[in-house]
Amino acid sequence: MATTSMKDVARAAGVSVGTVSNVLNRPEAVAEETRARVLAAIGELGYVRNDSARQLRAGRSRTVAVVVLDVANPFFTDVVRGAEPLIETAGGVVTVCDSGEDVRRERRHLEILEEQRVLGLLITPVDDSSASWIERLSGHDIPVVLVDRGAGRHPHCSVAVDDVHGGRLAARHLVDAGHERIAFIGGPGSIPQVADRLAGCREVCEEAGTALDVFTTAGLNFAAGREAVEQMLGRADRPTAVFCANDLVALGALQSLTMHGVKVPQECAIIGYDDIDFAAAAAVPLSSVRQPRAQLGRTAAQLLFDEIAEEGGHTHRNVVFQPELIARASTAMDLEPPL
Amino acid sequence: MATTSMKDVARAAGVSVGTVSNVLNRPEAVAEETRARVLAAIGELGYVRNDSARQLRAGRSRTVAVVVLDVANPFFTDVVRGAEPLIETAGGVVTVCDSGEDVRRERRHLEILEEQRVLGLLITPVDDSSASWIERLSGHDIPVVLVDRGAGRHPHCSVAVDDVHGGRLAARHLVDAGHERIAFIGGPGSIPQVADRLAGCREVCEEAGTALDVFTTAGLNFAAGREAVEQMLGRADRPTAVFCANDLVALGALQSLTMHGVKVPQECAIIGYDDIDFAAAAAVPLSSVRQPRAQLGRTAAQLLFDEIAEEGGHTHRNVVFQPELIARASTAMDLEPPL
DNA sequence: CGGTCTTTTTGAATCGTTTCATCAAGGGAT
DNA sequence: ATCCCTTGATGAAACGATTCAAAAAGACCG
Repeated sequence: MATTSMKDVARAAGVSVGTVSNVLNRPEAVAEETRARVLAAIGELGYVRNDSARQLRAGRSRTVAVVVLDVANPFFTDVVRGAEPLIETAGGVVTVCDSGEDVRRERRHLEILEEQRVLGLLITPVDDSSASWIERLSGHDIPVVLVDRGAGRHPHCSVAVDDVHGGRLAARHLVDAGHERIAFIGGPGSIPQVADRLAGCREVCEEAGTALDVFTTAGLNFAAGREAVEQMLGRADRPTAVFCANDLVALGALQSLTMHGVKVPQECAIIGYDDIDFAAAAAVPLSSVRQPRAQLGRTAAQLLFDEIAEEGGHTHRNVVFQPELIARASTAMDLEPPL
Repeated sequence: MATTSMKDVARAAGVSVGTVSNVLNRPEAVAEETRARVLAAIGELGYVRNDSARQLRAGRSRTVAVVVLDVANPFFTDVVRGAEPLIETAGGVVTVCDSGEDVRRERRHLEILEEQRVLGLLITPVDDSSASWIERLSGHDIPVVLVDRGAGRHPHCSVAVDDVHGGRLAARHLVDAGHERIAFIGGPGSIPQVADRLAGCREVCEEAGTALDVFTTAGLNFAAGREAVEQMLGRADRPTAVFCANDLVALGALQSLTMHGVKVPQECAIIGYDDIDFAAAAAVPLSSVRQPRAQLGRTAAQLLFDEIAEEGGHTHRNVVFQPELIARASTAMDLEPPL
């Protein structure tokens, strides 16, 4: 009784296993009456297809894996939500893997996914050290699309947002508001998104002659933002505005500032990145640099299936979206800083 | 070149496939020198185990599936985070499935998971209509642990929080603060958590003679909270306090109230449920009923592996945690309502 | 009734591992 | 030299589905 297989169904229905298989996969090829009999037997026995066997035969699974930096970050769940519909209508199954910004966890996932012979991979790599591993997968005929990250000279499709430009937007916004000392909070610097956003920010600051203090964090979450602010508040020459590498960090920073009685935006302005839904609902509605989250996911899935369909002669495409500045209360300058 | 199999490795190393298998699974049983030769061949050829074949042979996969109501809800990501370490140290692989509070999606996931012969299932069912499906899985030897939901008379292990009591805590808190008309926002009512929280709330209100308006929503998210408030604000006899079925709804409600110029908590108090990290960082720090999120996950995983280990004579356990009231500014009554 | 098509069904081969009963090769001990 | 043990390696039999050439069964025509 352990598990009933096709053989059992075949016996019960008085047909061969080949016929049972046909009923399941090409029902039009089997006679009405036989089909009914087989289906009845299936119901009777509570038969359930064994996916491992199917996959073994097929050589590929129908799973599309999405490897993200942090599932708890709404940015990524929105990206996944964007990708899901397309994958599912194509008959695929989505599995989400969380690397937690940890290269070792990421690698473990990649190993497993390769063993599973996944249909395709959407990944936001932790940093450049993953490149060779990813290369390996695509070398083994598993199409890979980089998400939220340009392909650079890597041979993959990619969807990304121009993060350098995003960094510029944020910095320009703060500089225009008259801030003369800005803090950047985010890290680790090995994460390309962080590096790019900082680069754009730095570019604008240098051009405008604005001082820039960089607080490097160990991760991109709530706690990181809080800790960085603790550190910042100890400083003598305190910045009057903070640009955080993402909204989670910004929300943590905001919370910490508020707790220490620092008024936002009057005494310290904050701007985040991603524009997740929580940004608008924060203690002080958070200014942010918006990324087209769902569209990133949707496009990534699209590119993946294009690559799968085109088989041989496929030319990789690299789609880049432009971010958009969303100004809210956390950087509102109509309220003059108290002096 | 398509895929290199054990056979290829065996040939390259001049041994039999059985030996290659042993190198991978019981390395101590193969001679030093042979092992080295095989490993070299594996590296040479870039051989990767085929998980489908392994599973087919083993009859089970090593995947533990977690089916949640909403991956974008930090409550659930925290539960998953709590469960992961234990599963992974046990050699398992975690896959998260999002039912999106939709019975059809949930069922699709269950079908696929059954075909995949997953090792076990942690699930927060959408509603009671899933019972028979879940029964089916455990009838097919797939252990199931219900999460955030008592097993009732169902034959499963479960970890849950006493939601009726949680509802009481929230309502009592509001009643004690002197509110005489309370709104409950949440839905659909078919979700057991919603029903329980409302039941507890109703119990307290009736006892205290407090009026209770129920606003039933279609889901438990941001938008639901916003819409319910729109509706509520149109009412003549407007409640002075709102109990939301979870924090996402509460944050939506808070945002909408603020947008309409209603002061929280002076003109309308709000309390949520779950105490996700964002609650404390909200526009007005949100009072909430805290659930031990990570512990729910950890315990669920524990129960699952207990059940797997105990094989035959296993008696199901039903663990119930008590929720805890966390009072913050959104229900602070030291500020008298303006009149 | 034989012959030609078409529609259904069959059965065996195959996918890549794991497992296990055998077999081979040494190494003592007698 | 013989026999018994231990240690390693082998090869074939599963696991459960899919696929495809070939057989069987009808249908139709002359």
